[in-house]
Amino acid sequence: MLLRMSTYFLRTLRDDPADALVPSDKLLTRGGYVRRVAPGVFSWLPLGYLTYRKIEQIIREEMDAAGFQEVHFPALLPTEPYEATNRWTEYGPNLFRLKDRRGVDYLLGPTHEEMFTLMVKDLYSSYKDLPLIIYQIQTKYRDEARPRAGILRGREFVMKDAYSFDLNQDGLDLSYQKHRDAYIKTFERLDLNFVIVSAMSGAMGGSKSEEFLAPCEFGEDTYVKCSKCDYAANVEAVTTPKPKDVDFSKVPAAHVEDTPNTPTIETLVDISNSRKDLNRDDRKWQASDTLKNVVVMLTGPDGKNEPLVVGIPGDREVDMRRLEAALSPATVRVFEEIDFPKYPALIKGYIGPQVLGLKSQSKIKFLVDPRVVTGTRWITGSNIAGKHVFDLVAGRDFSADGFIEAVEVKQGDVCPKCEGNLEIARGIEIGHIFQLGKKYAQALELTVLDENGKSQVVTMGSYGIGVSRAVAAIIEQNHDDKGITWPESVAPIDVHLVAAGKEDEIFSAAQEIAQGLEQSGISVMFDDRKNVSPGVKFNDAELLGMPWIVVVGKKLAESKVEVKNRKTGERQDVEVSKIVSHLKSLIK
RNA sequence: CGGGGCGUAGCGUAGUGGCUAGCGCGCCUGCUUUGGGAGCAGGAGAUCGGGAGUUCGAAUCUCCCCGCCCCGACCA
Repeated sequence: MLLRMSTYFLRTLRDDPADALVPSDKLLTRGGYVRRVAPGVFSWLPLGYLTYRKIEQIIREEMDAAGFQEVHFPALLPTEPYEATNRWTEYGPNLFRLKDRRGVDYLLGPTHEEMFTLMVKDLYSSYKDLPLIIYQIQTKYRDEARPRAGILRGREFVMKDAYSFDLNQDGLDLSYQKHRDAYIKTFERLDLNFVIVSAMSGAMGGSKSEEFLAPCEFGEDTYVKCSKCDYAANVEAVTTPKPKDVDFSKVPAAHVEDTPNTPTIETLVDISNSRKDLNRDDRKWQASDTLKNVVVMLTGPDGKNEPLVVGIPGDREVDMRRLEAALSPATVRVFEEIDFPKYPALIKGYIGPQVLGLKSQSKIKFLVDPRVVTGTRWITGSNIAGKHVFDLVAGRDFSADGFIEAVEVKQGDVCPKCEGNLEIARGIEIGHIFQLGKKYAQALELTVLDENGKSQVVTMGSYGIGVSRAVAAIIEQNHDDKGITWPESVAPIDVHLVAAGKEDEIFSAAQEIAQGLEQSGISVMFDDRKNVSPGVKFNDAELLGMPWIVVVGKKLAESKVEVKNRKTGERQDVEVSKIVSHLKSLIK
């Protein structure tokens, strides 16, 4: 392929667009790869589309190599399948909905579990047909509340989604593993740094789920990594190791005390340590000795509201994402002022565990952080305004309805697998693999006859790669202050050839080199613009980011051209007669 | 949906009540220039996001609407 910049439909921008924040968005726009047309909706320009297709093709090749079969579903879908799985309702405002001329509802597919399931149901009915893995590369639509970061999070985006169909869990495990292996190969070929983290299966249901995250400060997912072992997990899926029960035989009986002017945990701890009668004999009170009882309102899938109190150590905050993930499919909202009168047991600011729990009179569900084990000793609300209770012991003075992971994960927290400490980092979700189980097959009655002639519900997995997102993720990991630095494996073009100078000899020599490269299968972006100064051409070459920049200029007098590695900046002069074979050896 | 910021030419911006809305990049014409975003001269391009109001006078003040960006909520 030989592209000529003099006629290529491309315009680079000197300045960063004012609205762009993340490097990939800035560089894709400045480099003339994409244009934003609406919030979270983008057009690909020729160079951008070339890049996009290159990446899509790598993904496709790896899927095909793994033995998966490509299909293609429409993006415009009828509602019935989504009503059958209740997602027409569950998806809420995130679903793009539209009506046809007769007023019949349609939707733009946010994901295609239903369609794949129905397709298999249509064609297959025997266990002998399984296992089956099919995939597509399709545009998805999600009406995100807040699209951001350019094509990293769009409302229209391209996803490779695959689905596996097996007779039983063993088969599913195998299909899952096949995807895991294929994804590792794919992301390695895309030259992406990535980590595989445990994830919550969330609303998708099912048992096992892992995410492939590309570490990046602008990533939306927060994950932890153990400093000692191989444990890695999305923060939503981090489990807190439960400490051993504590001996409480020497803890005095619980006592209620006046604690005026203690609006914060800090002031409460201060008073507890400054008043001699409240001191503990072994050490000072700390924020982590207070039990903070946070109320939230849950809305179940059936639409019913129900309060929930979560008891957590006072030195921690509730992480709403983790809480919601733990409670899924129920949704969580903050407990508001107007909710309190309906639950007189809850005294704002002084909620204590004594009145909580499904077995208590209030019947308000009470879950605690795993650190609140039997024998732990707390300062907490007394359910009377202005008073707190001291030396309240878990298992002696109160008991919860269970444990919940609701607290924010902190740098240095203990690893659940070993004794190491957790490190926190951010990443871009570039892939996600799920064991769905039977949720969709059951809802849509996808069954096959087993060898005994008995009807069995098929078990499924679903597996996604963000194709358009991968383009941006690669740039996030491969750029410098001058522009993109494409890895060779994904670069849209191999060589950026600059004719630097005005002399005809330079242009004709460059022209010859361009054709020579093209003939040996090396793709070229040839900057053949006349009346454009060399500085502009060099800057454009660096902005666009092709792995090799070849400059035909003043060294042509010595029959030499300059070859520059975009990423490392290394330069080398090469004889004109050898340039094609030289690049051939570099690029192979 | 809550909080914050912003909307002036293709892009980046100046302009806080007063004359014809200014500048840089880009674009067009001509001449010069060609190894790190060239110079000179001439030119095109803006209903100042929209509407209503206040005022002798509004890009500028007020109200409503629309849109964008950021944080949070939300996110198979």
